[in-house]
Amino acid sequence: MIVASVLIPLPVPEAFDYEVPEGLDVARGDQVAVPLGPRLIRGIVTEVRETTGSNRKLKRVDSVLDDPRLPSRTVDFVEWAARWTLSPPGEMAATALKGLRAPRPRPERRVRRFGDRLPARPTAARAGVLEALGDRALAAADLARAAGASSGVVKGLIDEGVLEVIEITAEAAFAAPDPDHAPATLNPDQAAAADAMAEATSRGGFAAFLLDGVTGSGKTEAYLEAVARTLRADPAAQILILLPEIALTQDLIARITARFGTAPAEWHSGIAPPRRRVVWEAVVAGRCNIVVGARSALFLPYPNLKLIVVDEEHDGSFKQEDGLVYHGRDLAVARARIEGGTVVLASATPSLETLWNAQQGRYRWLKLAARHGAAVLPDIQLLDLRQTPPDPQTWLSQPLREAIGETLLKGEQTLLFLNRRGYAPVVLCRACGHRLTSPDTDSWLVEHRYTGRLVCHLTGFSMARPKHCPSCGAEDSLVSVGPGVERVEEEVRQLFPQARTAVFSSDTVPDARSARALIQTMKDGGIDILVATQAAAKGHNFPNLTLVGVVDADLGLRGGDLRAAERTFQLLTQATGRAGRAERPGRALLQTWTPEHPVLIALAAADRDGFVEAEMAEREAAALPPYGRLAALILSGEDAAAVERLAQALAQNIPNAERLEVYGPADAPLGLIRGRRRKRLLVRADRDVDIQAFLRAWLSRVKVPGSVRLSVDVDPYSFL
DNA sequence: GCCGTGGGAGGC
DNA sequence: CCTCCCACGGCC
Repeated sequence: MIVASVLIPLPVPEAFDYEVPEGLDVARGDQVAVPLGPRLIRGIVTEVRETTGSNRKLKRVDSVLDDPRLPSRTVDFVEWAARWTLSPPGEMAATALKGLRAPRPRPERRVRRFGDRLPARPTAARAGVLEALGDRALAAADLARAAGASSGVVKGLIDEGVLEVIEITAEAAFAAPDPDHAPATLNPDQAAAADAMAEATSRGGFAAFLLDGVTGSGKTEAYLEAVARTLRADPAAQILILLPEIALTQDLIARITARFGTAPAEWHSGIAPPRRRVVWEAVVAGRCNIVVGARSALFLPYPNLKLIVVDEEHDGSFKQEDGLVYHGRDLAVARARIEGGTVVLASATPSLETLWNAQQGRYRWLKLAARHGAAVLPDIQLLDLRQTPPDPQTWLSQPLREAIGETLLKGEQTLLFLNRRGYAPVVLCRACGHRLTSPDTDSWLVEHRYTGRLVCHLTGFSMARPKHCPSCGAEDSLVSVGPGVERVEEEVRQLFPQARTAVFSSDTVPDARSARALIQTMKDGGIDILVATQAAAKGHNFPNLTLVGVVDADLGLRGGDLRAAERTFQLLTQATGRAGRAERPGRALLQTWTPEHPVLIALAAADRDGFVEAEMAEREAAALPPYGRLAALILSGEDAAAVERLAQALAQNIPNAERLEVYGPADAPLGLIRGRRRKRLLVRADRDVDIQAFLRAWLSRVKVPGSVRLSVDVDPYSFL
């Protein structure tokens, strides 16, 4: 009997076995319809084997679906990713099929000349239409517009058989990129880096690189050159470029289009489903060479993936927290290993994990030291707020205000950086001291003046600002405490009423299109002072920006989570790196109450090595990543007693393990979200401990009731 | 994800 | 004593 193992898009821990009926041709990667209970369901075949029988009565595979077979290595990757993250493999497999669900887009209709037929009644309008068309094929509406005629004229020509309607299928839309279209001139560092990367892709086999260079050192040109050489050596090669945020994709797509003469495929949550289907089918058929996307693009079924670039690899957005929990950068390295391909991690401020791998020699370390063009790193100064505190209820100190004024006078731009959305992070009652919180959630309500509402950033709950304190009933007693970007902008407008100001945060810039528009306005000089959250800290080049003010450089250093110092260093380096990228030198002013903090001292000295050395020593002393590994179990549920029981059961059933400790259970830092009680257990292990095997053994010892959700986070980033 | 089952509570 | 509802676990 022939048996097929089939992954099913359900939270079950393993593939299900089915008998393959006589005469049905089934192979690994095939998409099949299989019976599950009373219905038929789509599955992916992982294995086909000959057996003498089974101790279980197997159902039979219904049919092989008329959808493309997944490449075997894509199935390898899905299975590996499921084991690594302790996720149900069928759910991982389902992410590799996203894009197949949608209907195919309707083919685009265009008109063109039908042979050399001429109109029976040649009017001026008709002649104009034929003239405008030439021998091209255009959409009827575009043609009418181009000819300045009404669409009726075009229709008349179609009816008469002078023009014919043809259908352009979307499959034709992926033109082959031309590696020689518009090569960039590289400096010696870039050329050496491109050589090393291209040599690895053409030799084949797994290779990993850290492409390490300050903002503006030309990382993108270097890796695009490696892409070009990879394509020259193998025109069928596929290349994936991962970005942390979809707001960054347009810029890169424009550069790739300019470099290779054709646009790459784009893949992220903002792409309409019919388009996704087109991209998915082009990728699996090998008709699409370059994909630019967010982390989910890792799960596309590439048959010939030669190179993966993870740009801004340090960025926390690569970690997916909801649904399947995985880190896009780590999975990119794994995918490259499985594909026998090359992975390039690019950053101006690499993560400590990646730096450690480079120091150990696991990744080859490509350094781009020389800065492209005349730009220089900004001059960074700490402003000690103990010496020059801002006035009460204001947030900009005298030296920062003066610097903004000077920058305005010179006709140059300022970026004020504060990683806090809204107007004020806390609202409290002057009469009774009550702080307004979100219902059933341990989170302060944030005041937003633009919308006039109090908003919970965790659950999305919002309410109008009440007139009476909800706790003591006092009238008009609520005060806004602390600054958000809206409040800083208000202060800036009072100080510089003539300046053009704008706020860049996820509230004012809700989607990629408005982000592009605001960034373009900034680039064009239409904004003098931009007040921004971290949304603007990444990857944009503002040529006339010469001053970056960090309103609260201490913000990320509080709260004691593992990566707080690292994140602050990265964020501030990225933010200050915005200043002075073109000919004009920039400067950065950081307001702080703790100018003696090692992170800020290293930052002011632009001393990345000093920071890394200090932080690595701390991590090593505590045996924390990258010197050890972490995993978190988060239990949550509305039934607090059930959550507590499961937490106790877990605590009492910890398997014996060497060089591994379990901490907790403790209330998670946000112990209550939307009425769900949350508990956390944290596992720390030495690097060589198989933490996944430990977790599997542990979880098999307890029964998780349906009322409690248990989520496993291997290598956690957020400690909320 | 969906469906069947089984236990508990409440109705007659 | 019966029925309805919801929670849980199996589905190959």
